[in-house]
Amino acid sequence: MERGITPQSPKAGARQELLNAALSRIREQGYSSTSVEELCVQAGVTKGAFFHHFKTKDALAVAAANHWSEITGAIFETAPYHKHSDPLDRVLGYLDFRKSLLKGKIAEFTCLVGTMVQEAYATDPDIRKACEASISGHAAKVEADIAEAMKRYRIRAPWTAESLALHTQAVLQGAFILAKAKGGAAVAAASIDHLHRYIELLFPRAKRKSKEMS
Amino acid sequence: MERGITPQSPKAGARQELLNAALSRIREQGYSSTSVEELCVQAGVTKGAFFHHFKTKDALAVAAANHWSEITGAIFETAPYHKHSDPLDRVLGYLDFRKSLLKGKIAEFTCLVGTMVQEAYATDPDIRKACEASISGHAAKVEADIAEAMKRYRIRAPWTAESLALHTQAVLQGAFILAKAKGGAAVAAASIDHLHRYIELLFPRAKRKSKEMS
DNA sequence: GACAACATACCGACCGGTTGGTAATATGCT
DNA sequence: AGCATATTACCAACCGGTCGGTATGTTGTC
Repeated sequence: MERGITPQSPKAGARQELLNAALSRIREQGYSSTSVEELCVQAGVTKGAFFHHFKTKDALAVAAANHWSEITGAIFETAPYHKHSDPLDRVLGYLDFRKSLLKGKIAEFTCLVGTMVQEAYATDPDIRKACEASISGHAAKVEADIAEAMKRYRIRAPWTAESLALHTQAVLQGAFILAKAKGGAAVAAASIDHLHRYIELLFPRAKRKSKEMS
Repeated sequence: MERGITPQSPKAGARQELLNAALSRIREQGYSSTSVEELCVQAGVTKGAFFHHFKTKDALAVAAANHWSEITGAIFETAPYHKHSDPLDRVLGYLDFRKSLLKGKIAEFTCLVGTMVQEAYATDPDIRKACEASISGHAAKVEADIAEAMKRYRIRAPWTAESLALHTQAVLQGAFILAKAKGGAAVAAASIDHLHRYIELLFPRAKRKSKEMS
């Protein structure tokens, strides 16, 4: 048959299917309680295919973390908040965007690497590094806007753009944990609101019509 | 032998030993990659003892979460920050105290229930509830001081004492994740500093000698 | 002698990983 | 261009070990 009927799936290649399966399963039930076989079933491939593409289960975790960086990188690069000319508006817009992502099932908006690093930080250095790279790489993009805003608003502060950018990530990661504990996204949204308010307080600017913020 | 030489351990009872083992092992490597046998070895008991005291592994997780609530409850109840008469000083002192706890190995200062809930929120309702109770119970104590401070400083705000208390927990949980990812406590301390600064900004009071804060 | 608190021995299921193969595709040679 | 040769991508069957859990003791205490 010459490229006849597709056998069973949209066929994006076994490797991609496995990576996508890893994203959804690990975000729902964690890394170590997700078995290789389970991933293969969801991806519609066999165990042989799995170990053809990934040397070990841990190697898949590293690849999944990198895959996650690429996917999230693409989402945030094309997000609308970048159109603001004021860097502070971009930072605040970033938070609004993060808040707008808090929809659907919990596993669909929480962070893969934040989940994985908790299980792997002490036992698997490679996974830990891949997770750190993902978080730090993302924070660095936020940091650029924060640094620009500090310059624009002539902020002289005991904190750095880097530390504030990492703080935004800490709040988000913590918000996800609270959402998981409470079984809903509302508490996460409230925490992002607090972070939003904090940053507005750090960057005082000419009073706009801000009777009261959300 | 009539209570002769102690066979192998300080003997605080198998149940307590297992609970303590759960605290240290789960905080280091997560819940599902911690096996029952591993817990038994660390506790110095056999598997028979384990299943005598806990019906299932999940039941131990619930008991461990409750045990965690008791231990941390005792630590914070006797902490020095309660001696402040000003409720705002108690809230700020709480954060200083949390920051002072950031010493030693990562597994020794991070949160058991925050770690566990990530692996169990979607698959084990009982564990999730026990973790939520632990976090919410702790947050409620912070909330009481925040509410009192709001009254004292006549804060009229779009946020509630509850949401701010939960936000403090989100920041702490997120700080732990960042610490795990980066392999050090420094980033967590920096995040607590940001939270400290936020709360000071929310509660403006007569200028004290605050040239610059840490 | 009843009962709690353990220990010993064991089970079936499932785990990550290996083996030995096949079909399709890319590559080198003439 | 045409054919042999690697190489890649994948599959089915299987392996030794470990998993959570159980069945059946033994021991000390009231």
